[in-house]
Amino acid sequence: MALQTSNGSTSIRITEPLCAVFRRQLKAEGQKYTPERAQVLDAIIALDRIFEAEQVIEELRQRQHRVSKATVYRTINLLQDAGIIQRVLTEGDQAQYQLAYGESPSDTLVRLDTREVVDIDVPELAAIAERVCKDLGLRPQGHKLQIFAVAPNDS
Amino acid sequence: MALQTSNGSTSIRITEPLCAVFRRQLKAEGQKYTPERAQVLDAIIALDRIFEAEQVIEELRQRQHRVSKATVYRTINLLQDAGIIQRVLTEGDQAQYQLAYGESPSDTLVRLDTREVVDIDVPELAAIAERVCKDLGLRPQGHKLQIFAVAPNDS
DNA sequence: GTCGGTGCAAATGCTTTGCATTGAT
DNA sequence: ATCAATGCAAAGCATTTGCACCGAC
Repeated sequence: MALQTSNGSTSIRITEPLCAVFRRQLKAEGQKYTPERAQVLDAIIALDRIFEAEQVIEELRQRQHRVSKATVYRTINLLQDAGIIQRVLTEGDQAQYQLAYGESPSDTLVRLDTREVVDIDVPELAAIAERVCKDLGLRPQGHKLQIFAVAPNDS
Repeated sequence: MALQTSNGSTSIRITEPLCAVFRRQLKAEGQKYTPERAQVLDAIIALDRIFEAEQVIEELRQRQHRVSKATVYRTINLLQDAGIIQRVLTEGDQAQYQLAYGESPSDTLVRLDTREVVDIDVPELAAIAERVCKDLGLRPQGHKLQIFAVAPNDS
């Protein structure tokens, strides 16, 4: 499960399933919650990690769900618009995303060995960002932190 | 100038020009330091910010240097291998790079309006990364912070 | 019956590569 | 002379798009 907190403080409340959120957001835009879109979201939730479009397509294949590549890409963009997933910063060539709904998605810990991603809470970062901007006479517009780590017993 | 230090401690020494570094690294691999490669590196140094391949090509055009697109891409890869530039984490579609030789390029401020990038120093981040990893029983492997900002008078 | 959605295939845009030519030691 | 580098054009690859068909209200 992607949702989790650190240091005991429960900063996340699960109020409703993501599919309900997605349906509501689509309705708000006059768009439809189709079976294909539901299947894409389900596949993404099942992946439960940073994912690329190709992995979603593969997951759908394994589930015997016939969703075209084009629809997967289109749905990924819709999910982004809805704030349910978001692109993560990457060095690679392909876009990567993670579930983001309901959390402050700016700070994550990435396990280089397993590719797992954990959202972390770094309360001091907002202040740091503001301080840095102030020093430079700029207006802060957010930040992204990725901390990289591996299992302690590796090589 | 991209090289900079913070809080008084000189962690970076400029021992030799980057072109000399490049030449040495190429020699070590049995490769050649050609005029085209020198021009690409010069253009990158002149850009002095996070750059995309297309910007290098444009800079070379303005300098009336005839270097083919293919050579620019090939040279960018060589510079990466040599550790002189490195890819930065991005949300965009195109690869972006920055000069990396001799610095720890992990913390940057990105101006969303001008795309300028400033290396910043956030000394507390190392401790934060270690604390977070410790909480999760993992071994830290570095971090990347990007702070986003715009001019204060915007909209 | 009107819209939006889907699938397919074609288009797009960044990047890489094959190949003939060129250049340096 | 040899061996690698260059430039060009073509190929590759992830992603987007045009279009005809389909399905839901």
